[in-house]
Amino acid sequence: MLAAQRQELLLRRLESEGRIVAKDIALELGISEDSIRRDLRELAAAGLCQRVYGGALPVSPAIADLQTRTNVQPDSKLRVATRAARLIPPGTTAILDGGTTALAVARSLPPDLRATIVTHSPTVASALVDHAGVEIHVIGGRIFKHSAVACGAAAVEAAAGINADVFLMGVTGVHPTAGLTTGDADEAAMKRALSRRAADTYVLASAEKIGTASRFAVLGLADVAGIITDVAPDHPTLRDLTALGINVLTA
Amino acid sequence: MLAAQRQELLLRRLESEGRIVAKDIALELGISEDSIRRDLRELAAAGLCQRVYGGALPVSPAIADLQTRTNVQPDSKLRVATRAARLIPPGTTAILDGGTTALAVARSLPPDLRATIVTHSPTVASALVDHAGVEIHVIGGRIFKHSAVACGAAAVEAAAGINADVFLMGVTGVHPTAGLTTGDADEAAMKRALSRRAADTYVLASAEKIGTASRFAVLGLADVAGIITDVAPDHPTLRDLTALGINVLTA
DNA sequence: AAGCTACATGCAAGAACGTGCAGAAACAAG
DNA sequence: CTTGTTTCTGCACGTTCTTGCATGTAGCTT
Repeated sequence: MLAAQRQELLLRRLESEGRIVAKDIALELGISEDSIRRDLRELAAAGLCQRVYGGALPVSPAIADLQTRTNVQPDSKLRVATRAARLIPPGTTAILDGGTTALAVARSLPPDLRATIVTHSPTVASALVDHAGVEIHVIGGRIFKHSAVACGAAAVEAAAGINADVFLMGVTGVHPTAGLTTGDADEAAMKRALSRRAADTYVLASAEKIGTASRFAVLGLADVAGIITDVAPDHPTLRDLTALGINVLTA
Repeated sequence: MLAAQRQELLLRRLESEGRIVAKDIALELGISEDSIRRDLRELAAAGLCQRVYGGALPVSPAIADLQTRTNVQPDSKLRVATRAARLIPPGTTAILDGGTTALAVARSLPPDLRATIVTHSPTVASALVDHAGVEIHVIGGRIFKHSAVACGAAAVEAAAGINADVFLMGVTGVHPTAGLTTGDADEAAMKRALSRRAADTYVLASAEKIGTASRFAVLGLADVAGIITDVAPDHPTLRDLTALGINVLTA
């Protein structure tokens, strides 16, 4: 078995079972625990898993179910959301992604804002119903349970009719080399489709996303107009990003 | 079981049940109380739970309270919803309308139901995200603020692709001569469009709707398979309806 | 006040860990 | 084909971490 192949297997196993026990996998594959540990260490360094005593878990907050995620670092998300809301001045047509950070953005919008918000997240849409001046447009389709957004062919098709000024995109990982990543292939495709429909795409990257990577690439770092985060500007990953010429907006 | 995973479980349990009894959890997981206590101590140190004698509580007791409060519905709507939920047995493809009664139906569905629910209401869609076995399909379009559902040409077009067993329709008025009515023309058209896509249409008619009429006609009484209500069978309007041969399901 | 339960701490056994090292395998150069 | 280099893998060793138990203390209940 090739090493790369083995790491691939580990990632898939991590996704399907939600955890990896080093001892069990070693036994199952007939190789030493040391190799497994080395692999896990590498994957963790690349931000693709979280190393814990005894094995590994998925990159912490990204895989956990929606409800627990809602409570993860609310402050960080709120700061990012507040900054992001400034990218939607009156009169804007904005596409809002799904996910907890995007939801926080919706809630951060001024109650009297007059704008058009397009979203494929029912949750975001219902959060905006109170905003009398906001025209809401929902992209329909089959709801992908993991992050509660419409994905798939119908949704991509519906998105094709949209033209927006800005797309505020959520991801689960922002990594200097891996770029922007998320946990599902369909979701990644949907984000790309939405990105094409907006003049500018900004990434919502609360603290726990920085320096991590997930399974599926969404876009390269160069493909977005900017990354909104609240980590300190001297964070090593952030330094790498600015060194690459990426526009980083700090909350 | 990995230690990190165990702490995760404790947090989730804390959220869902509102408390943790160290002894019980230890027994349930088959590990010593000491480990549980150690975990709780750590979580408390990280500010993720509140340590109390015998176990732990969520940091803010508001979380558990809020959830129960949100689920409290006026009795009438709840009774209608419970009866309506029985029209969605496992395997059904059902269209769920928007509005508070339809939302109550969504919440009344068994958590383990396996079915396909189509809706043009983001609120209903997000209420169903927790139901792992339910495939959700959202009809997109411009959101009509009054009742927070997708209406208009795009929504009607999207609805055309749907074929369902049953449509649970909300209205604002059920009247023996005026028929089924609602407060907005676009909404009425949307309801008609959805009704055409289902084999049977049932009306959700909580007590305050019976005997009233609104501005725009949706359908005639004869066009629906039945009306679900919780008013007493000897209510005068209900008597008129049954006299007309309308199928009335009493909750 | 008495009895019981939960608690924190210390301790020891075992598990998992990282590191250094050596052999094996893959690869490139001669 | 041979030789040297690099990479990968498994083993050994000392270290660190976790866990259950024992002990003495603190807190709740009656």
